[in-house]
Formats: sequence, C-alpha cells, structure tokens
Amino acid sequence: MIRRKPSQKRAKVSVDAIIDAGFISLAENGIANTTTIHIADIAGISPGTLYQYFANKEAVYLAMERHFVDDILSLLDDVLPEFIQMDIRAGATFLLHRFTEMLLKDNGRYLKYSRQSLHTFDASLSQHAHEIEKKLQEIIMQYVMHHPELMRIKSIPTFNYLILNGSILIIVRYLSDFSPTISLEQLIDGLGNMAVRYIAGEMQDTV
Amino acid sequence: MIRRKPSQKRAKVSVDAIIDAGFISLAENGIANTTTIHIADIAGISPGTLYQYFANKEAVYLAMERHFVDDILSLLDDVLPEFIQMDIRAGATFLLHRFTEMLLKDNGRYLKYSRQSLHTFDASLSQHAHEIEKKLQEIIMQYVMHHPELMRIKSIPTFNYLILNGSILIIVRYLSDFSPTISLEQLIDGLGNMAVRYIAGEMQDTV
Amino acid sequence: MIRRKPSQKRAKVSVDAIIDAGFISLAENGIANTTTIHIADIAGISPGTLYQYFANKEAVYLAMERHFVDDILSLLDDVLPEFIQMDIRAGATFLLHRFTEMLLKDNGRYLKYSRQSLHTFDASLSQHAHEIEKKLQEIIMQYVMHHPELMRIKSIPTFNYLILNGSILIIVRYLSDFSPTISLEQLIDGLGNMAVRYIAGEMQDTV
Amino acid sequence: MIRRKPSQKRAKVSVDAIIDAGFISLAENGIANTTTIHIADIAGISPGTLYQYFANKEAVYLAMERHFVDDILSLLDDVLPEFIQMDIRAGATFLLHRFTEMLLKDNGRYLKYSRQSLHTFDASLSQHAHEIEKKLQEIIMQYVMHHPELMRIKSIPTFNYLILNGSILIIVRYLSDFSPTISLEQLIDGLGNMAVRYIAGEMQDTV
DNA sequence: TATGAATGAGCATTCATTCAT
DNA sequence: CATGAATGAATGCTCATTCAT
Repeated sequence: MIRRKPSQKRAKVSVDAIIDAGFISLAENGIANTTTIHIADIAGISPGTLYQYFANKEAVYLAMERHFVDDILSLLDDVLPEFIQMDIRAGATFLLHRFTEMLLKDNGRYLKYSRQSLHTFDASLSQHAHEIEKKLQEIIMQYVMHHPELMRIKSIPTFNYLILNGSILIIVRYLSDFSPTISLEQLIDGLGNMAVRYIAGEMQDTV
Repeated sequence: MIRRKPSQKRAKVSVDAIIDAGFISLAENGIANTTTIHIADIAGISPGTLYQYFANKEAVYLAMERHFVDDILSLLDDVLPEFIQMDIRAGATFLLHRFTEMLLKDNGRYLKYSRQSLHTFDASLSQHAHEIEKKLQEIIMQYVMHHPELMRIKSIPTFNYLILNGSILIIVRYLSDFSPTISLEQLIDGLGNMAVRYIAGEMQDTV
Repeated sequence: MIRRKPSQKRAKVSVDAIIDAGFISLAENGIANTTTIHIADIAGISPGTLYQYFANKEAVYLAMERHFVDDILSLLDDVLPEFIQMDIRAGATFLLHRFTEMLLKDNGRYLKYSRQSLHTFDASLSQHAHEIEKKLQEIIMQYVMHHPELMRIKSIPTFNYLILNGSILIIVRYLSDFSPTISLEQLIDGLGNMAVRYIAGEMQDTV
Repeated sequence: MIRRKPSQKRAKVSVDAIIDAGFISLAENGIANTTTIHIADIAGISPGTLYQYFANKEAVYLAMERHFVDDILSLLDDVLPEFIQMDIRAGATFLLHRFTEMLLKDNGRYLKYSRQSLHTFDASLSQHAHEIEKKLQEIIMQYVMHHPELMRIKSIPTFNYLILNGSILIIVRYLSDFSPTISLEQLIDGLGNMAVRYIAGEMQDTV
C-alpha cells in the first residue's frame, strides 16, 4: 500500500504529514470535498509527492484507518493495567471517558473520521475493525481473570458484543448529535449502569 | 424537490423506479460510485428523464431518505397496538425482529442504505431522522402509559437514548458484520435482557 | 422553414403565438435562456406542437426576424407619404421618433431583440437586413424626387450608408444604454442636425 | 478571474493561448458553438488545463474582453500625440484607419468579436466598455484644448455621443457587411465630412 | 526526490427533438 | 392535430493520476 518505505527521516515525516492532512481535510471538508490536491496542500507538499508515498487516494485512506486503529489499540494497551484493578462501574466510566477524550482530541478529528463511515467506500477498510474487537476481547478476558466471579456470566461473547459495540456506537452517535437530549455524564453513567445491571442479572441466573 | 408532479401513471412509475434504482445502486456500488447515469440505467430510463422528475441528484437522495423514513414510521405505527400489550422482553424481541426484517428486505437495501450514513454528506438529510426519534419517544410514552409501573424509572430520556439508539445501532452493525461472533437470536435476546435488567435496576432504586 | 402551411385559422394563431412567445422569451430571458420548451410554454402549447409548425428552433428565429423585418417595412411604407412632404430636419425627427416608438413598443421587445444580435448565431438571419436597406434607399429616392435640389448631393449612396445606418445603430445603442450622457431629444436633435449639416455641406461644394 | 498566477513561462503561454483560442473559436464557430472543449482544443491543451487557468468559461470571456479593451486603450494612447496635432478631417481619417486596422488584424478577430456583442450575455462584461468611452472623452478633451476654437461647439457631449459611437458602430457594421454599397474610403471620407460639417454647423450658430 | 502543469475520463445537468398516445 | 414524457448527445466542469523538468 505504501509505495516507498520511509527509509529516510524526511520520508517518514512526509508520510505522517499526509496522513495528518487526510484527517484534517476530512474533518474540515468532509469526504466529498477531500481531494488529493487538498490533502497535499495541507501536508505542504505537491500532489506529485503524495503519489511517491502512496499508490493512490485509497492508500491514504487505508493508512489513516491504520493510524486510527493503532491509536485505539495503544489507548487500550495503556489503560489495561489500571482498568483491570477497577470494579465494573468505575472501569466502564474510566474506559468511556478515555475513549471520549480520544474521539475529541485534535478538534474531533477521529470523531469526524468515524462519522464519515469510510468503510462504506471500501469494504477492505473495515477489516481493521476486527483488530479492535479482538483487542477488546483480550481486555475483557484479562478483566475476567482478575475478577473471577464474572466467569459466572452466561454468555461473555454476547455481553462483549452488546456492551462494547453498543457503548462505542452510542458514544460516537452522541458526540455527533447536534442537540442531544441528555448530558454526556448521564450517558456515561447510563452505560455504566447498564453494564453493571446486565452483569448482575446474568449472574443471578447462574448462582 | 420532485420536479414534475406525476400527472400520469407512467410518471408515478418513473418516480418510484428512480427511487428504487437509487437504493439498488447504493447497495451495489456504494455511494461513491452511484451516479445519476447509473441510477437512470438501473431505472431503465435515460438521464434526461431522471431530471424531469428530480431537480438534481441530491433530490433523489432526499426522496430515498423520505421513502426510508416513511417506511420506518409505517412500521412503527403498524406495530404499536400489538407492542403496547406485551411485556418488556416480548416487546423488545418483537420490535427488534420487525426492525431486522425491514432492514433485510429487498436484498438488504435499507441495511446498506443505513450503513452509507448518507446524512454525513448533507446535514439537511438527517432532519428526517428526528421524525423517527420523535415517533419512538411517542411509542415509549404510550407504552409507559399502558405499564404505569414504568413511571418509576429514574430517567426515561436516558433510557430512551441508551436502549433505542443502542439497539438500532447494534442491529445495523450486527447485520453488516461479515463474521459476527454471536447469532442474531443471541443478540436480540441479549438486547431484550439488557432492557429488562436496566429497567429492573432503575426501578429498584426508586422503590 | 415553416413546416405546416397555416391552412386553418387555428394554425395561423399558433404560428403567431409562437413567434410572439419567441420575442417575449428573448426579451425576458435573453437568448441563452430561451429554450423551445420555454417558448412553447409562453405560447401556451406543448413543445411537440411547436415542432408541427417549425422544423426547428432556428426556424422560429427566422420567422421572428421575418416578422421584425416586415414590421419595419410596414412602418416605412406607412410613414412614406407624410415623410416625403417634410423638410429634412422635420423628416429626420419624424422618422427617428417613429423608429424609436417601434423599438420600444411591447415592452421593448424589438429593442431587446436587436441587441441580441441574433444574426451572430446564423449568418442567414442577417440576409433580411438587406431588404430594409433596399426599402430605405427607395424612400430616400422618392424623397429626393420630391426635393430635387438634393440631387446636387455628391454621393447619395454614402449619405445613405452614413446617415441611415448610423442613425439606426445609434438609436439602438442609445436605447440600450443604462446611463446615457444625453437625452433622447438631444440625440434625435443631433442626428437631425447632422443630416442637415451634412447635406448642406455636400451641396455647397457642388453649387 | 485567472485561477493560477502564471508562475512559470509555460503557464503564461497557456493563458495567452487560451485567450487566443477563445477569439479564434468565437470567430470561426460563433458564440453558440464555442465550448470550453473547443477552446481547449484550439489552444492545444486539455479541458482540464483550461480550468487550471480560468475558473470557468465566463472568466475566459472576461479575459478576452480585458484583452480587447486593453488593446483599444493602447491604440488610443499610441495615437493621441499625433492625433492632437491634426485638423479635424485628417484626425478623423487617421483615427478611423487605425481603428479599422485593429478590427481587421488577426483575420478580423476583433471585428468578429465585436459583432458577437458578448456584453448582451452578461452585463458585467460591458463594464469594460465604459473604460473605452472614458478614454475617448479624454482624447476629445485634449483635442479641444489643442484646438480652442472647438470650445464654441454647443454641445460637446452630444457631439461625442453621435460622432464617436456613430463612427465606431458604422465601421463595425461596414466591415461586417458582405456586400457593402460603398467603399471603405468613401465611408471614412464620409465620416470625416460628417464630423467637419457637424462641427462647422454647431459653431456657426454660436458665433 | 520533489514539483506542479497537464491530462482526460467521468460526472451532473440541459435541451432540441421525437413519437406513442 | 395536440400532447408531453422520453430521449441522448452535448456541455461545463472536476479531480485522481502522471511525467517532464
């Protein structure tokens, strides 16, 4: 995908600058008005140079996705040790806050990126999403190992699917909402509640 | 939006054929490759004819959104009387099944449409989304009036936001998933559970 | 050019309505926005009907030119008897006023038509202009025969070319001027003066 | 108007080539058949390139008008010193010849351009025309200052309007005439006569 | 390596013209 | 005869991509 291996510092700088420019353009102009010339402009290079680092526009989008995914994976690795020590409500709140922060940083670059649903343009883009899912499952597994009572939950995969996907989707939806009817704290509280209640419920049945 | 009032049968047919073709093209080619020529082709008309019924491409998208929204609103109206009589778990399961059916009909036309998140391209498109939200709130309100014990829920708005948005988003996400880790029944069951548990929890606190 | 001979009253009505509509559309929308559909609309017929009377758009323009030219020729025939009796200044003033009137009638239909320079679209259109020239020469000849002293003018053709074309062009130019620096009366006076002086000068030399 | 500043030699060449091509296409095909693709073809570039230098077709026309106006203004500046020294007839003849030459150069490019009356399509185009009018008035004023006896002319504005507009319009008309009834020399002579006679007349009255 | 001018296929849209009704 | 829906070639314009410098 990346045409030229960043063998030199300058090249590395350019590749990053282009990816950065991609996010900026997407946030400022939307996907429909994001052109390679625009990206190159923001990156401070010429369109010709862009094509020395990326085979085509698609490749830039893929690199952006890669960047986004890597950033999420790093976040999850970072929070893991702390998260594992927390109880469910505190952990959920903690995770959701960190995730929200990440979506809002750099003028909401990632939030806007998420809303553009880039994967609708190329199915291959969404393959990366599975990596995040895997990592989340890992984290849950580690969490469960630190909180063995959770092993009594009937269906951990279902829990994962519901709570994790649900939380992520709702947060993105919420932050994109022009006039949300509840506050962010209410939302995060609610999601925490939901996790706690769900787990409690699922375990009662298995006592 | 619609340029020529369908004064003749043929015209009405064309308008519908164009909207249909729009959904088909979106599903098959994605939004990036959906051109007016393509839509006209699928509709079996010439590009010129398309413009006799719609002022521009945007107007076709708006008509599609309108169609989609109207279909959802009809579904909700249809479902309301039956739904109101059910208990929470049954009601949730019932609604989710009906919603899933709608997303999958016509080769998943609406599912693919939902994933394209057309509203990210033009905010005006998402105005219609509010209509659905309103209708859902109405339904919840009617449900609560038939099940007065639910009035003890602490925060109905939060419940709405979490459960309704969450369920819709998760279902769309699930149906778009190439290799989901759980079955649809598990998912719907889980969502039902979640609603039940959440409500139970929120009410315990207020006893 | 005209496809169907107006064998019936209704047909005649339609042909005239179309020509009329052509002038109206040209005046209101300019040539760039004058479409056959527009003309048909104004004429109160369908585009299909327009093509029963005219082979194509071009033919409508030709008929309009014909109409315009005929109207000018009629005007000239009308004014001839009166004009011939007048002295030069009075005659010039008289003619220019009648010509101005004609350009301004029907909301300046002919003025706007003249400004559109239709002949730039098709050279054949300007052939008609020669008919007017011829008629003008005839009138001048008749005038000269009633005012034999004018035979002493050195070059009647040059006089014709200068005074007649000049007056026509200047009047059209003047009436199209958004902010003319002189009044119409000053202009017509000036043109009268010019004719008188020119003739006086040309005759002095030949005494 | 011009999108890309000609930062390189090649660019400057292209801008000029496009303007040139515009005149050529207008002369050869008329305004109705002058398309951006056609202009680009004549200029030896692709349509895409045309749009790197001009924002749209309109901008090309504006640049052409600018070019035309600048050329006329240069001509007038060039001619001024010599013109001022001449008597009226010689000056008129001199100016008319120079103007005729300009209209006929480059295969009558400007003549054909003038006939197309581009300004009828967009009033903004004719703003430039006022520049020429102003310059002409300046010249007349300078001329009058060198020939103080002309101050006795009753109405210099009327004179300007008649003689200047008239001469320009008649010359353009004449040169566009397929079968003129007099020769160019006769015409220019006549216009000279007319100016001389008119002035003489206007001054007699004010002695 | 970087540049940026040039490319040209492709898109949204228009409109003169036709023809089934 | 009249209709007006349908046509489709043509237009102005964009933008991902290339390549001479």
